[in-house]
Amino acid sequence: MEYNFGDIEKKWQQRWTAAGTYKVSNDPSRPKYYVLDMFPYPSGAGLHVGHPLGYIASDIFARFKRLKGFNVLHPMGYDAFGLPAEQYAIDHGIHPAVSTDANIANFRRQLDNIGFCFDWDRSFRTSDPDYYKWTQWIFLQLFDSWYDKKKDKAVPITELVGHFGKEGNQGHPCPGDAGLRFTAGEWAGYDRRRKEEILMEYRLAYCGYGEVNWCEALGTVLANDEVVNGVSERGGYPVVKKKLRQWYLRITDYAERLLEGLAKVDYSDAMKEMQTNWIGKSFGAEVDFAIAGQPDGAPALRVYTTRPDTIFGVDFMVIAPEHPLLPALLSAERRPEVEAYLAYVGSRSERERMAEKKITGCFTGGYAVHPFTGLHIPIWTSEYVLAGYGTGAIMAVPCGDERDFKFARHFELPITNIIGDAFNGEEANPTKEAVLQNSDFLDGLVMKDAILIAIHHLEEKGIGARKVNYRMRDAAFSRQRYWGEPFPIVWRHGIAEPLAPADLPLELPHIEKYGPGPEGEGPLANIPAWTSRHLETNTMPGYAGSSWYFLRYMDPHNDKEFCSRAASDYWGQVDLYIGGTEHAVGHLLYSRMWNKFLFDRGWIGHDEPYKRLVNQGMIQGSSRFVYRLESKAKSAEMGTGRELGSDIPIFVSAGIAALQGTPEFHQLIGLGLQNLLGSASPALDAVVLSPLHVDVNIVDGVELDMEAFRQWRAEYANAQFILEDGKYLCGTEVEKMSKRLYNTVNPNDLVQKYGADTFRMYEMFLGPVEQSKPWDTKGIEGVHRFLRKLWRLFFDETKGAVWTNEEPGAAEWKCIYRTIRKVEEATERFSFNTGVSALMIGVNELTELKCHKRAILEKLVVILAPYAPHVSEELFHQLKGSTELLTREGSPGSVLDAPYPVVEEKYLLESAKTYPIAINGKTRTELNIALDATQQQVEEIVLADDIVKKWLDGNHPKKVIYVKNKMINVVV
RNA sequence: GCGGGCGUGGCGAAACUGGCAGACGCACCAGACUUAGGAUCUGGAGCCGCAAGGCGUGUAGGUUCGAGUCCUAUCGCCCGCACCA
Repeated sequence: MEYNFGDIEKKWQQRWTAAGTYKVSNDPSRPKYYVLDMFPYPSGAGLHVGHPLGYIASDIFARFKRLKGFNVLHPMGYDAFGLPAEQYAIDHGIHPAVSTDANIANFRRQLDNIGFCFDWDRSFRTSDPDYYKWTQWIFLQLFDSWYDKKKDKAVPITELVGHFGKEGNQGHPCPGDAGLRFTAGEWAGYDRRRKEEILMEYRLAYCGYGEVNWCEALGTVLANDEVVNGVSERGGYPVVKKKLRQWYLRITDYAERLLEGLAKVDYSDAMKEMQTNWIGKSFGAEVDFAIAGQPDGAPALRVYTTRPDTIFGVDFMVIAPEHPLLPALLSAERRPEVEAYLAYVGSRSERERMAEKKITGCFTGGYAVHPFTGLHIPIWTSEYVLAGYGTGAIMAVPCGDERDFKFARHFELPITNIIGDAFNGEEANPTKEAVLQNSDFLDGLVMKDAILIAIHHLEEKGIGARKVNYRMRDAAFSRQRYWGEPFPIVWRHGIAEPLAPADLPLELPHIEKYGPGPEGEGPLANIPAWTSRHLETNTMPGYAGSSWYFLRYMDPHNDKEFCSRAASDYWGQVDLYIGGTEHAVGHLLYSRMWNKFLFDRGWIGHDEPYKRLVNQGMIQGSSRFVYRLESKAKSAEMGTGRELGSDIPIFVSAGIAALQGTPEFHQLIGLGLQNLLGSASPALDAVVLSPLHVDVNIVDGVELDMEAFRQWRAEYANAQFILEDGKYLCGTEVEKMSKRLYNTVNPNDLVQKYGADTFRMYEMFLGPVEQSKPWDTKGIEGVHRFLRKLWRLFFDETKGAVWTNEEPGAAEWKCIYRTIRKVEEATERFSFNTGVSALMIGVNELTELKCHKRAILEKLVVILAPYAPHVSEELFHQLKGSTELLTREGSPGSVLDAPYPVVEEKYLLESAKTYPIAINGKTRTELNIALDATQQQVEEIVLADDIVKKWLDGNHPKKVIYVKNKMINVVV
């Protein structure tokens, strides 16, 4: 009987589905384990071998945990709302719902091929009204909440209204407008509209005017993490800053907890670092500088600095071009120049600013008064100071800050040295270790010690205070787009009114046109039925639905709640979350915030959503190149050159191509052309090679299948080749895997040829899951051979089943237990490549022992199950004498319900062994010692030996080291 | 510039807490069965050397009886952030 993977895999996939093998129930009597993959955005591109990597890893782990007796939740769904589907709709006139359906169907078909153990009954897509009903509901709760700094958690907005009625906003400074102060009496006097405006400044989901990232090409606002290097992450279009009315999530209120929470979770250092940087916490002080010539009580210029110790080194001030105080500073004669500068700044895109990094700026004509020296300090404006960070104004200390120094140099401003020899006049020195000079009461102090003293003086004078700053901004939460969750908000007389929960879901209406509304709003503004109800016309961003989906899987069919507390208390945190690093500062931060919010309000019982996060590496493409021979003249005039004196395309093997420019090259080419074209070889110095990507699927390793190549493209039908050793070898390069580069490999093709089990094991065998590595199809044969070798332990081609009921011998027990030990440990620590290797070694050894004993094979099949689920299920049932998969109550059920084999230690012990005894690493003698001897016993035996005694010469050894069953070392 | 990670055969990689470096697999070589082999099976192999032997984990030091593993310096590669005051 042959290993017929095609039949086996099809059979078991059908039976698993029919029997509901992977259905999971919320059963509090059993220990739980939650394994989650970052759910995919169903794009139309189809899978390549890189996509399933994380799913295979999580599948192995989920199966392993189930074998270990856990009730394992392992769901899958779709992140179906978002920009690309809508762009596709605009370009092709296909409704996003339709293309999304098709993409999901295709995606599912590809996944099913590989044999995953997802519980599809719990699946959903974020664009289902049954799902986004709850996304809208959570939004309403965010809208209905504010962050109480005193309680350090989110609470209902009604509590805030209560405070206002009793004590105004005393003790609850407004996060949206730090200067806002009012008493209980004033509050009572405000009209409804004013009250709502104020409350809006406190809400966790709020609507306000703000500087946003506007992408003209996409016609929408983008969040900071969706903008990369000044262009949109999606599509690479230019992004400009624009003031717009937008919805935001007040994620900055959670900055500190998002930071602290990292200590409680198991993420990689790199991931924690990325999130920490994004949050960007810094310690410093805010300092008020009075403005010269202004009356008392006029607003001061407030700056933020992390280095208040350098306050005596301030030579000038710089404010952002957008700074609100700027107009008040302008002197009449400076006004034209400053306005010209502001116009210049306005004309520059974000991208230009980043690319050029030019030093620009303009003196405003105003002066600030130094709080300690009373000196007048010129106030400049420059685009290097960002309006959005700190106070939008800085005190410039050129001797200590690189940018300030360059600015001073460029505009020939004087530089005060407060650090003596530590400043060389050529570049700024940002040290904190230097001793301060020229600094009045700070003279003689080391800078880092002076920081707190300086703050103390500022506080005493009432012109400064310690201040913690975060770089993270509130998250823009609305999009002028169609394909997203509608906001459950009605606008009445400028007041945002939430819909009642009973009115949810607010369904997305069907539309035919995706153009923007009359005033640049989203497409919903074009629908009379929508606007007549005064519904918000923006929709939510792609990350809304993905910010809480891990909770919905716990209770996916609940139509009363987003997830019952009983369900979320049972499943708790995601024990293992697998996905790419690209979500480090987007999805992962947003979902952590939503989870914390739901926790604060008591709807769930855990603060952090993911206990452990593993980032799978990217599988890169290994591209192949052919080198086309062209004449120089042609290639110059046509961009890519064409024929070389005839219309036969000629390709040069990589080894020869590499010699380009050498005499051998000319010789070999000349020879090659002679063979191909007869005597008509052109002038060789007019020859040039252009490398072209060739489809990796018609290359075996690096050797080109020339026949397939001729059929690949009509233009290559009569291609000729200049070979080396009778072969055409291709050049290689590791690049991103992409259809455009012809280096994609389709998992379906490999599953077809080798089976899903081989494919899965090979993906794991490639290397650590976390590591990025280029794909190489060649090696898959080795894994396939392993599975066939395994099969032969059970079946013979002619004789059929070959297992026996004989009792295994010690060697066989030892072999299987050693294998179990290694596979179990490797799987547990997520090292699936070594797990596969351990299985291979085990099968090699059992083959060598000619072991066909049922007792051994039964255990082997179980430890194989996470890695090669189909073949292990088949062999498990063959051994049990059943070819039907019964329900879990019946016997034998699935191999996953078998107990994971327990290692019997006694078989791993050897009797006595002869050890080399070394003195200080040099072998002197050998002794026979029982393997289970204790350290104490070993020492006694070794020290009693005559040769050892002689060498020790009466000295007592420092220690006797018993090295891992290998040698014994006496250190003197 | 700042931060994180990584350097081991021709290649992908093992070596978990310092203890026989290179397991396992690919590619390669030899043999067997074959009309045939780009099928299958068996065996070989880090490098230099006929051999005995020597050299080997980017490079240079250090700690240790013992270092791929720990420490210091240095070179190289990858990733993230980047006018954040």
